[in-house]
This record gives sequence, C-alpha cells and structure tokens, in this order.
Amino acid sequence: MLVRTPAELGAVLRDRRKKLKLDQSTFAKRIGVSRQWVIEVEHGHARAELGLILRALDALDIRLDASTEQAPARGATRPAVDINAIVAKARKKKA
Amino acid sequence: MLVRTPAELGAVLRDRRKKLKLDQSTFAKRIGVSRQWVIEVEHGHARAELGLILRALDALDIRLDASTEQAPARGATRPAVDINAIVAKARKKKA
DNA sequence: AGCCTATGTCAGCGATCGATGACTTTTTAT
DNA sequence: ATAAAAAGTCATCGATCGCTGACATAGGCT
Repeated sequence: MLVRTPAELGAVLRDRRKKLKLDQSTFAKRIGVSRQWVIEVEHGHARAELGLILRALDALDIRLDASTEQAPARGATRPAVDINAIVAKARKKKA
Repeated sequence: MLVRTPAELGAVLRDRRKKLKLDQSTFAKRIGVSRQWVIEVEHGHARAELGLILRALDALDIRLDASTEQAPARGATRPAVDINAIVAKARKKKA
C-alpha cells in the first residue's frame, strides 16, 4: 500500500489494527500513547509526531519502505553523467 | 530502503536531497518549511510533524510503501478462517 | 590566505501537541 | 430490546513544535 497523506496512513493503521483485532485502548497502551492519540491519527491527523507513528507501525508489524522508483513525473531526473561530481567524490575519498 | 526510525528517515531524506543537488535552503522553500526544520529532520528529529515529512518525501520523489509482509516474529498472525467475522461483514453490507 | 556557500547552533515566541478524565454516541452481542 | 464495549467528543494543561533572525563552523574554490 502506497502512503502519500496522513489520512492514508491513518487508514492503513486502522485497517491493520482491526485485522489484528485490537481495540484502540489496548493498541494505545501497546505503543505508549493515549487512546485520544490513536483516534486522531486514525482520522488522519497531519501533525502527529513522526516517532509515535513509527512506533505504531512497528507495533502492528507494518513495514515502511522508501523507494525512488517510478516517478517519471516532476523535474529533470538523471542529469546524465556528471564528470565533475565524480572527480570531486574521488578526490574526497582519497583525502 | 526500509524505514524504522526517525534517524533512518532523516538519512533517506538527506541522501536523496544530495543526489538531487539541492541545498537545505532551496529544499526547505520547495516544501514550505524553514531551513531549521530541514536540519532537525535530517538529524532524526523524532517529533517532526507527519504531514511535513510526507511533503518532504514527495518533493524528493520518494515513494513510501506500507507492507505487512515478512514479519513472522511477534504474536499470532493468521488466526485461520474466522467465520463470525465473515458473517458480520456480510450482514453489514446488506444493511 | 581569503572568500563564498552550505550547514549547524542558539534564543525567543506563538501555536499546537499529546495526556487526562468525564461524557456521548455508535457498534456489537445476547 | 437492552446492556456492554468500542469509538468519538470536549476542555484543560504543561511541553514542545516550527519559525525567525543572527551568529558560528566547515568545505571548496581562486
């Protein structure tokens, strides 16, 4: 499942929690937050703390993968071979 | 790349930003945050806002994938076929 | 060396987080 | 139908966010 927005993330968490048959209370305790927090996050709270979110995902055995693939849309990717950068990098490694 | 902690997330962002040859300032402007924010997040700030994080990932064309696969560790997964749940679901759809 | 850019640090400030506890509404089960 | 459980709402409060702006360091180039 692709995650683009806080709302999508909330849906992922809720669905998974239900699949595991946890209620919000026990889930909240398991990750060390209040039940209130669970409610808000599941509803897509955009300003939730990153660290708590990651803990919640972990508690539900959800893996998060960051990939660069498949995004041919925006701006110029692949600026072709940049010989200067290569030289600079090589120099740095030596030093 | 698997993301488990705020620090790992920060590293992913930084690496990608550098690959795209953006400095923190222009990157910050692009996602609508302060340079200060970029610094802290790249350093693994655990309490960063989820929404801003997602915007940052998007700005760098990084895809986030949430999967359930490969986590045979913790508790009882796959509680076998749950006939009650299936019936309940069917009922709900009708109503 | 001297300059310039990128990055990192500090202090102050308004806005908002997440916790708590009480209450209401919705859902589930008998 | 009715009782219990789960989910949602509200207000309050201390702690911390992210922003700003100025300054400090670090690296690269001529």
